[in-house]
Amino acid sequence: MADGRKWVTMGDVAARAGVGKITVSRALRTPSKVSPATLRKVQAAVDELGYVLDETAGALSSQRSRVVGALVSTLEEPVFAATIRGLTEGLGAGGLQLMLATTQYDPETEASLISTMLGRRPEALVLTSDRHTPAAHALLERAGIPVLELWGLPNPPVHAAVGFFNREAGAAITRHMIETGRRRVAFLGLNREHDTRAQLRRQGYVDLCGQLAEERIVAVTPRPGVAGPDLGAQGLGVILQRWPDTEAVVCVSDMLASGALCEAWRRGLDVPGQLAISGFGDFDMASPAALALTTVHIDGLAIGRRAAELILAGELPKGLRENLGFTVVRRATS
Amino acid sequence: MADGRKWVTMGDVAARAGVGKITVSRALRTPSKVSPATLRKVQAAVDELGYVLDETAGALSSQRSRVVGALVSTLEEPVFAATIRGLTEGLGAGGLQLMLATTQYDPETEASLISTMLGRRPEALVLTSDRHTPAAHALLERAGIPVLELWGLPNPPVHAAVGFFNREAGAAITRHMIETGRRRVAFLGLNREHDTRAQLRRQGYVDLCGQLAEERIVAVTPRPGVAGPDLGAQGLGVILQRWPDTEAVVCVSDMLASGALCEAWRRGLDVPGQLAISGFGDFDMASPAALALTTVHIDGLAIGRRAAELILAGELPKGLRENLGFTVVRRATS
DNA sequence: CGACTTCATGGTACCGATACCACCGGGTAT
DNA sequence: ATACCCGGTGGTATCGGTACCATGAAGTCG
Repeated sequence: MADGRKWVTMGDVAARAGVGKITVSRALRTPSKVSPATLRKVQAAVDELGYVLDETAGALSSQRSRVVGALVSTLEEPVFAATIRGLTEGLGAGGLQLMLATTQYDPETEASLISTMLGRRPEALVLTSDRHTPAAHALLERAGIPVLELWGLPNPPVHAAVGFFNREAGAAITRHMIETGRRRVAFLGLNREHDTRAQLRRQGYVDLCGQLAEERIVAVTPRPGVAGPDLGAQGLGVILQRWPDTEAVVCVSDMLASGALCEAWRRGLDVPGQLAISGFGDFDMASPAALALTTVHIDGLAIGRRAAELILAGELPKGLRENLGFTVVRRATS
Repeated sequence: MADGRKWVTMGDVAARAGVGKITVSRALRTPSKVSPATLRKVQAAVDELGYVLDETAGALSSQRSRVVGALVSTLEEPVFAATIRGLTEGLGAGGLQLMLATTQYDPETEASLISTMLGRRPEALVLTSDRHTPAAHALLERAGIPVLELWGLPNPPVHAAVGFFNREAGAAITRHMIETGRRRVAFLGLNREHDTRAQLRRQGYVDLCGQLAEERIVAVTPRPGVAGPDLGAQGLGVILQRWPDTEAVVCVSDMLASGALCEAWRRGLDVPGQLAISGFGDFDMASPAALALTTVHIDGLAIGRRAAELILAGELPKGLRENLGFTVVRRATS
């Protein structure tokens, strides 16, 4: 505080309530171990003094920080928002707090953040990327805490993973285009060096290229951090210029697909008659009420919840890979 | 760690490097106070052992947590994403880490999170809401740390605020509709009880109703947490049913506006000839490359950066309200 | 009725870092 | 030469809780 006042301590509360500080600790952490009368006294003292338990001290002495670290690639695109909510809610129920940071899809940033996170001695770490620097890898190994990689199923995972197969998903949405009669199918990807998930989805497309007229891949380069709809519009332009007879565009993300879709409209193309477009992620704007975008639905909330469950259960088996799958959702653009 | 291993401590590093632990502390925190030779020895030991400084212990003994708490209303709508990035980057440069949590627009949740946050003894607190429970208010007052409210300019703020006048913004976008010749202007709002910002924007609309044919307000009710485009579509339906001759719809958020816009297209309405639509926030999808939505642009990044600056400067003057303004952006929907 | 258990509570050591002060050696000022 | 300063280093106390063990009172059982 500005004027030299200090935080109230447990000792102050104990004195006020006329009990030992250990009793205050118990009253706040395990109320069942304290008699109702004492509990009332302590509660009163806590309220009067506006005391808030100091977790930094608690963490030190109990060697349990009650914190779980989470490193997500981005918050700007709300891909991971539902997952974060699932994690927060799940962990909160178990008395754990989520500490969040963003890596901007950069392994160096991730490495430095892992180190920062470990400084808070978290009880587990959650990552939404699967490409780590060797240094980061070493830190994770040595930390000896559960590490969960989400939204993908790397083989092998650093420790354990909850997600789905991006390659399968990329193949599935491409197959959907083929099954609905398209043969000249293009893929609109992203030059984001370390986004291995996106690369796997592209690989899924490539896997099916044998059934296509031709391999048609265009990748746009995002400005640091954000891959917005403008890139989708731009990418569609490139595709149509290079292959004017394209019948379908599989986009690596909903954001790109939205941009491409709007651009197609602007050009007066008939979607889906003339050109089909698909996205990935099933974000809000893809809903039938908005763009009605054909896309791959990922249950981000479930991923977050399951991750929280696994962390709370303790004893996370090394090498575990839990596949929560995905769903191809056909809407108005295919 | 699973097999009983413990975290490496500063003592281990000191022993390894053949120095006292205080020297290790200095080598890591203030390298300039240690001789180059010693520094190298310590660095080597740190690397060999994979040591990461324990901030929980550091926080306790130095009484400085190097953490700033941030409570945002939502992550699902990426409104605050840029602000968070600005905060993270700005604070990071000053050696502070952001601890993030979401309130879901609920003051009770906020109150409980404030308490949780204070448990980590943050050096400052950032809030994106300005409606707090009395208990939360008392906690904030007593905490004696800087408290910054963002995205609004409450009068008086709990401590200080960085943002803009939502009421002015609501009035400005309504005025834009009037200036472009519309008189039968409706407002599409949100029944989100504690979202005072949204209510102020609506108030801005009401302020100008004298110049309008009629006050036309419809509010839709979000499912917990998320106000998606489906609500916008639904809301437009209600408006057009009640007042079929409506010429413009001012929406309280981009998300609603997007839904309304898509619904208008589906109904075959000419936008903006027959019906103008505006949003609020200028999110990605509002860009010219995507929906080209007329909206109010808020520089969330600047808000975050400025907040970080103020926190790092220390000595945050009580009652400060910094107005970073907004911009009405006319695009293709008005 | 005595031994044993359970419950509520307190004392003391300790978690892993940093603050504070002390110390040492060598250079500079007087 | 003595006094003083200063960069580099270490010892010890301390931050605010919790673990662990001990204590005393009340209840249980044969």
